[in-house]
Amino acid sequence: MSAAREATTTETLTAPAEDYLKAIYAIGKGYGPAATNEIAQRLAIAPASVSGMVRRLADQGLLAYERYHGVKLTESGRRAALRTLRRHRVIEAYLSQALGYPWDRVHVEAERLEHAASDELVDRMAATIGEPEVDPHGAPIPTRDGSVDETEYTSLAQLDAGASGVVVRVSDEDPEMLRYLAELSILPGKKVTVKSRAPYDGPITLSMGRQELSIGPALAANVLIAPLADRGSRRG
Amino acid sequence: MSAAREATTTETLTAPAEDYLKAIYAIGKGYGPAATNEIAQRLAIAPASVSGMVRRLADQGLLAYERYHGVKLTESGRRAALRTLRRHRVIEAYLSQALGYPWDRVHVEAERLEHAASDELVDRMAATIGEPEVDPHGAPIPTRDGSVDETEYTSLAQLDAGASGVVVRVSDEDPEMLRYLAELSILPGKKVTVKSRAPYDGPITLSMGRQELSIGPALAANVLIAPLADRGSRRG
DNA sequence: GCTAAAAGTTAGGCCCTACTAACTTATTTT
DNA sequence: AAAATAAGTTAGTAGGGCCTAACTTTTAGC
Repeated sequence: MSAAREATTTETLTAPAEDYLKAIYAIGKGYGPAATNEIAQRLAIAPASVSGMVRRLADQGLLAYERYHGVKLTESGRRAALRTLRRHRVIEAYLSQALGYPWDRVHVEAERLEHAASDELVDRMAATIGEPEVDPHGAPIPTRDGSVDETEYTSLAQLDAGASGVVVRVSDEDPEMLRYLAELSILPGKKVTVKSRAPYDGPITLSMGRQELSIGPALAANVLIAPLADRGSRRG
Repeated sequence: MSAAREATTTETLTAPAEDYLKAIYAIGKGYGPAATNEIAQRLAIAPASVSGMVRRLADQGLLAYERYHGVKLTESGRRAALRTLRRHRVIEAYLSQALGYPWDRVHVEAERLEHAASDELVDRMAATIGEPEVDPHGAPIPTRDGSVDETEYTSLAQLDAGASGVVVRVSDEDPEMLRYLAELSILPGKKVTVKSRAPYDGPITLSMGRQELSIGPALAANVLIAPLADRGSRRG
């Protein structure tokens, strides 16, 4: 008896549990497996701590877990992760649009609020700012019923010289990076063209409108692009 | 050595700790002592649990605690309580004014958000709705620097027949009661006159504008009044 | 295929916050 | 003032969530 019971709909998750699910979702892009070490690193905790928590989450039917072989979200775990992700991103969008919250700090604030805000509040926030489809960094907002745009975009670091595209998303966790990107005006919606790429991880030169600038590959890797099919293409 | 150290400014309180401080503040009206049993009842936990927590809070310099003789807030505990109270009430006001959140549910939502929202967010909320001085139930909002209006008002249950006053505040925790008060239109700002009081805890008949209604003493006790000096007076 | 390194796990602590049961102190009643 | 009651405390337990240290399993290199 006592196979892992399926999580009941009203099962309330703790804040750390929600964080684990989010991390696992992010690592596996919704479906793939996540390694213990990766989860630990993402949550900045010791790998040993992950083992215990992962077991508890598996007992709740949120994870499929095989000792020594990482975890995957179950359907119910995926739903829970998307619920948290929706909260997070709606809150980010709301803070930014309704309260003028600076875009490099919405992430941290949302990180705490996502565990406290009710679905009703989140829905009201979303309604108030016109049901946004992406958060301030361009990340897609899951819908109430748990579907998300799972398009995978190319990073700026992977574009060949000559290629053009529109910035769709930037990574949201590093405030300093966000301030720098804003300074350079590399923001979701902006059109960029790769002018040249220096070899050996050298700088990437971009043109944006009449402006020309060059950035390092580490930064470029954090900028996702929807390619415009004019010349350049993706690169392995 | 090791007398209770004063709480450092940046000491981060857990959510339960903030709840204890709020409860103790409410019981002692900021300064008075609070009994273990009262704290326990207010937080809906066992009295035995309070002893342990109260000791920890005292160790942090937030409470003055003498075994078997209840607790009082220290100055630093009072500041912490007021900080949480400010968050709570600003959030309530914001939810109500900016998001059209129903007034019988703002309390519950704020109860969770108050532990997660940053000071910056709370200040932005307050600024956005014009620095309100009271929450939707009429409770005064502490200022950033920790001062509050501590006026004590008379409850409607204590007014004699003939007395008039303005509703300044209603108790905020019982959603059903709030819905009923709204239905009767007994809301902060409304003028009321006590027409008559039936003896033996009987109903109290009020007139409000051209409307006349009668309520029980339990409800009346939850409505605070700023008396208008025309005829009636307070009553023991 | 064996060994070394990497990845993951259990064991044993610790803190927080709650619980029940049993005991102590304070207060009230007679 | 003694006895009864109320209020408050300690003792022992539990679960969540984290840690370090030590051990096991898997993987990768030779």
